[in-house]
Amino acid sequence: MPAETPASAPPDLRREQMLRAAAELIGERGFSETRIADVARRAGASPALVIYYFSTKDQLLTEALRFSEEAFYRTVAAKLETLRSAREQLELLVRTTCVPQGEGEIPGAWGLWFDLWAQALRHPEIAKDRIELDQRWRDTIARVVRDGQQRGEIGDVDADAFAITFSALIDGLSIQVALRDPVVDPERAFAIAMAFAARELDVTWRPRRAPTAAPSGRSRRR
Amino acid sequence: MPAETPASAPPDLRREQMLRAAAELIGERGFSETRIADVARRAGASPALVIYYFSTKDQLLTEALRFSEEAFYRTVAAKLETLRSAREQLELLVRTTCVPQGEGEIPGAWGLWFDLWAQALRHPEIAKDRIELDQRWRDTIARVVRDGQQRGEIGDVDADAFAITFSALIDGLSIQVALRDPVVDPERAFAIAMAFAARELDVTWRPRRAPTAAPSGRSRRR
DNA sequence: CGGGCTTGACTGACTGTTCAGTCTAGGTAG
DNA sequence: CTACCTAGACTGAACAGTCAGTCAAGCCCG
Repeated sequence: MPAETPASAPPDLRREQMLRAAAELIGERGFSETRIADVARRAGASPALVIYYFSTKDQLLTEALRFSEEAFYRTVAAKLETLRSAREQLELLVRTTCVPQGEGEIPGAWGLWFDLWAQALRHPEIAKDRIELDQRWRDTIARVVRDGQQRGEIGDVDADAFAITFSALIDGLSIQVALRDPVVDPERAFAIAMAFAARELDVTWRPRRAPTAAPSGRSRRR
Repeated sequence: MPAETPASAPPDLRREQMLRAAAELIGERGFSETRIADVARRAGASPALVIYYFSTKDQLLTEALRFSEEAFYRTVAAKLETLRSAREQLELLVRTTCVPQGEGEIPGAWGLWFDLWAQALRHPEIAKDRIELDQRWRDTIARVVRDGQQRGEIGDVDADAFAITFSALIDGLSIQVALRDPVVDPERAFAIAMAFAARELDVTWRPRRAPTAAPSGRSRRR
C-alpha cells in the first residue's frame, strides 16, 4: 500500500486521518482487535504519535466511534436535502441503513455499529453519545414524516411514534443484512421496510418486483 | 465468595460449569475482556484446566456463545408449551426479548448478543451458527402464528413473512431497551411490539395502560 | 532558537498456553 | 485384603508473545 500521507500534514488533519483510520479498522477487525500500531500505520504515522494526540487507546477508539457516527448522520442529512418527495427521502433512509455500502461514509460501518452497541452497554460515556445520536436519527425520520404531511403526501399519524417503531424495524433488518442472513437479503429488507412505511403512513409505494421471489440476479444500483 | 463447586465434579458437569461461567462473564464484561483466568476462577478451577477442556480460548468463548443461545431458545420453547392462547404466547416472546431479565437464562444475556453479532460479522463459523439460531427463532414465531390461525384466533396472514418482520422489529426494540434508551423503555417496547402484532395479525390486544405516559413506578412482574 | 511535532527504541504488565508432574479412583494381580 | 499400577483429572510455575504507553532525543518551522 502506497503511503498517500504527506508525512507531515497540518495537525488538525493529522487528528482526522487517525480518527478515520481508527474508524475503518474498528469496522474491519472490531474494537478490541484494533491495535494502535495498525492505526498508526494506516494513518502514516508512528504509534507514539497516535498516543501523542489521543493520550490513550480507549480515548482514540471512543472518539473514532463518535467520529464515524457523526459522519454518517451528516452525510445522510446532506443527501436528504437534495430530495423533494417524502417517498424518495424514506427510500434514502432505508437504503443507507439496509444496503451494504453507502458511498462517502466510512466503509465497514456495520462492524462499527455492533461494537458501538457492545461498548455502550458497558461504558456510560459512550452510552450517552449513542442515545443522543439515536435520538437525532429518530428526529430525522420524524422530520421527514412531518414535511411529507405538510406537503400532503403523508396521512395523519404521530410522527414521533412512527419514528421510534420505524427506526427499530430498520435496525433489526439491517442486523440481518449485515450478518448476511440468507432469508433477509438487502432487497428484501428494503421491501419490508418500505412496505411498512407505506402502510403506516398511508402513502403509496409499489415494490418494483414481487417482494418474496427474487428470481433474476441484479447488480446493485450505484 | 464461597466455593460452591464440589472441587471435583463429573467431567461433563465441569465442562458445563465452565461454559456457563464463560457465558456469564461474556455477558458482563464482553467477549474480549473475558480472561480464561476469570472463567477458571468462577468455575472453581485452574486456568490450565480450562485449556485442558477447551484447547483454546477462542474455542471456549465460541462454544460459550452457542451454549447460551441454545439455552435461551430452549427455555423459551419450553415456556411456550405451557401457554394456550396465541396472545399469551406472543406476549411471552416479546417479554423475553424486550424486558431486562428473563428468569432461568444466563444473566446479562444482552451483552452476549451484541458480542455474538460482532463475532459473527467476522468469523464465518459463528455466523453460520447465528443464522441457524435466528432461523429457529423465526420458525418459533411462525409456528405461534399458525397455531393461532388454526384455533381461529389469528386472521389470514403469511406467517413466515410476519415472522421476519416481527423478529426484526423485536430485535431493534430490544437494542434500545438493552442500551437503556430513555425514550424506549421496556414497557414502551412491549407496547409497540404487541400493538404491531395485534394490527398485523388481526387479533385484539388492549394495552393495560396508555402506551405513551408511564406515570406510576411499577415493580416488574416476577 | 524555542516550542510544537515526530520518532525509534524500550519497557513493564498482562495473559494465553505449555509442561512436568501430583493426586485420586478404580482396576487387577498375588 | 493388600500392593501395585494406570488413566485421567487437575495444578503451580514458568514461558513467550503481545502491546499500550514512556522517554530522550532529533527535526523543522516561524
